[in-house]
Amino acid sequence: MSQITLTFPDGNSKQVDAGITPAEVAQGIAPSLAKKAISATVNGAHYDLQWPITDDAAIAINTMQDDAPALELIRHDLAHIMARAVQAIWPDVKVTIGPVRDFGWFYDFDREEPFTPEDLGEIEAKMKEIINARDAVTTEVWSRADAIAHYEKTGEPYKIELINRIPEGEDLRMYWHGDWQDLCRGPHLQSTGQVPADAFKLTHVAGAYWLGDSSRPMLQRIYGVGFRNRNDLKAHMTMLEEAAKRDHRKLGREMDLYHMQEEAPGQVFWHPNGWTIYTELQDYMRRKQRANGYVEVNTPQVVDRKLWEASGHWEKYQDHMFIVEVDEEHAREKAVNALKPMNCPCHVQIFNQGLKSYRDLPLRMAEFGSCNRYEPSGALHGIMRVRGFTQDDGHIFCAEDQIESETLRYIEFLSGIYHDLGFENFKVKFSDRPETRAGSDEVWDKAEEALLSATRKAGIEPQLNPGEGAFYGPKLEFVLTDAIGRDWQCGTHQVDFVLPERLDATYIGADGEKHRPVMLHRATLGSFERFIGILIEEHAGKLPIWLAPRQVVVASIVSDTDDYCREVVTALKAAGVRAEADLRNEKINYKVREHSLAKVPYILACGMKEVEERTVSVRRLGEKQTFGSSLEDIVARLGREATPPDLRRD
RNA sequence: GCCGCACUAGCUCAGCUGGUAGAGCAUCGCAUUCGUAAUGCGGAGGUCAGGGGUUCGAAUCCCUUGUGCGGCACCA
Repeated sequence: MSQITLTFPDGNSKQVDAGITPAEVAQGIAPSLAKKAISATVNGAHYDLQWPITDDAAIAINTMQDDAPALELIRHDLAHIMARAVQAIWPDVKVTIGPVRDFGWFYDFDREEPFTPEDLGEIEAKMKEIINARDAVTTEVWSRADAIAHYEKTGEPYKIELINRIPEGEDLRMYWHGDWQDLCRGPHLQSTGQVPADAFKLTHVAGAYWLGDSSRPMLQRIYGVGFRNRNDLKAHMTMLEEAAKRDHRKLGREMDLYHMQEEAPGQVFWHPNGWTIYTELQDYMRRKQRANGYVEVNTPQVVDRKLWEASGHWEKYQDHMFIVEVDEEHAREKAVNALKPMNCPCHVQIFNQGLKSYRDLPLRMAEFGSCNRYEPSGALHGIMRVRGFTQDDGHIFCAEDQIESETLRYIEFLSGIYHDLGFENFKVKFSDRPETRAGSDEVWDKAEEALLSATRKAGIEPQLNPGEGAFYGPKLEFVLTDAIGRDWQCGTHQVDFVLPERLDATYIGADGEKHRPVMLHRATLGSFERFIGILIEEHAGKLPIWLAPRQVVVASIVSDTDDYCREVVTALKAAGVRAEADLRNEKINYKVREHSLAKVPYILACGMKEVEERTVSVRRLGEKQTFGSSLEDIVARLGREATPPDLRRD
């Protein structure tokens, strides 16, 4: 038998027979290690202890002390154990796939009856039984024919479909957890007994399409979370509870920002408090855009279908548009219009007015464009995914050789804004050409290269989102995360070669000939609705003072201070601060509690002492300690703090 | 749109196997003038999401519509 060389993490190496398994390697080092071992890392790949090693390799034996492999294996084995438990209780249930995900795993089943919360309890109990039985986990490579024959016999059509999708020539691996078997690429633990029996929980059931395809059957997906020990599980549950407190839907009600109601699903009724945030953000964006060389425009809400047909949206998105038909009795002719779902076709109309020169490019056109999209009912989510929204939209009309510099300029613009708004960490995803697309490969090459190069020049290495670009060009997505870790695309920057063509936009080049401009679609906040939702969750409602709808409450302690409180409010307002007096006949404790819960950044309490000294007692949100300040100082200080970041002088 | 679950006072929630609706907070009134997260007492407030059915009787059981929630699919 041939020999191979294994190199260990400490740098030592050893000659062994080819085909040795990590389990045997561990046994050779120490029987105690072999017992504790859960898997191996072989040349950087995660290896099952039972897989043979055939060539020279760097090897490390993993134990439960190694975070990443331990969690992956625990969750993966839990997925199998759960599927085994389900089939033990309901033998007719068909199994499909069950990958590791986030803090746990899920497994999709095909079963007539829905799983109930009680079922989850029963499954959990069965899983604990399986874990406590400490069954060995074993594996073998099977032939395709044997695997298909096996699943035909046991009646698992989904598994057969999976096998048929695995590329010819790739090994099919079968795993046994005791007497239950599943097709799986592994790796797995040595025994079900290595899974902590008290550190997992089945969290919820949900529908999911087979293979993620909405034309295929809807399966039942059970989600679970799993950890190395009970404390980690508890910490995770606590984290979820904390996150729920940051939910913008809960805070939106508590802070009286907005409401929604049945008659206008997916549309926001902004209350004075919420609208203050909105307009403050909009004013800020308007100043930033103006300073960055944009011209602002405004375009119609209701536009004839002819324009949408020309732009191509009618064909592709008609079902997602609000259609408005005007009756003949009220109009000269029957007209079919749509509420605009986006602003770009209208912006091209403005571009097309008059003859444009290459000297006009790049032309940066911005609009706070109100759009309506008939989003599928199941997609609606608070104010983050709505049917009526306003984008901080913009289109840059430029020449092809300006794409890169305009992209870089935009990324820097966006980064500055995200920084001002408290988002230091955001993901940048780069979506390249999809399978069905418009334009030549040569043009796509150039556009993708320009976006990537600009992103890297901005010091960002984007995550690749293969094939997810729009049909008309590649895009960059700027992604923020909500309270419970769900990603939301906010900013976007897309190259478009198609729309200028379809709507016949041209400019006269230096050569005196007509040329097609390229359009860059870009939005920084995305929509005000979604961005405000994210902002609330990011700050847990404690917005930066310049965005806080109610910035200061001046609270009287006794009614003899009322006049003084009014004077303080007047002084603050004159300094540009949103201040109000709370002169109600309530105890200061009551007022502090109420305004703290309402997330007001500053409470200024005034008793007779403050009146006599012309001071205030300052309490900042989230701090127990108060401090005294002269009236003059606090007005100057709060006036400064409440200034939007782009207007600050210090 | 699809699967599942939910909908009771402005808010948060009780209401067992069907017997005719309840609490706390908020609101309103009265008293209280008080030093940094809830002062006391009293009053008012509900077609139990809408519609239909079963039943002597429905918040409770069934059907249906709507909205919301958790996923999936979608996101120009």
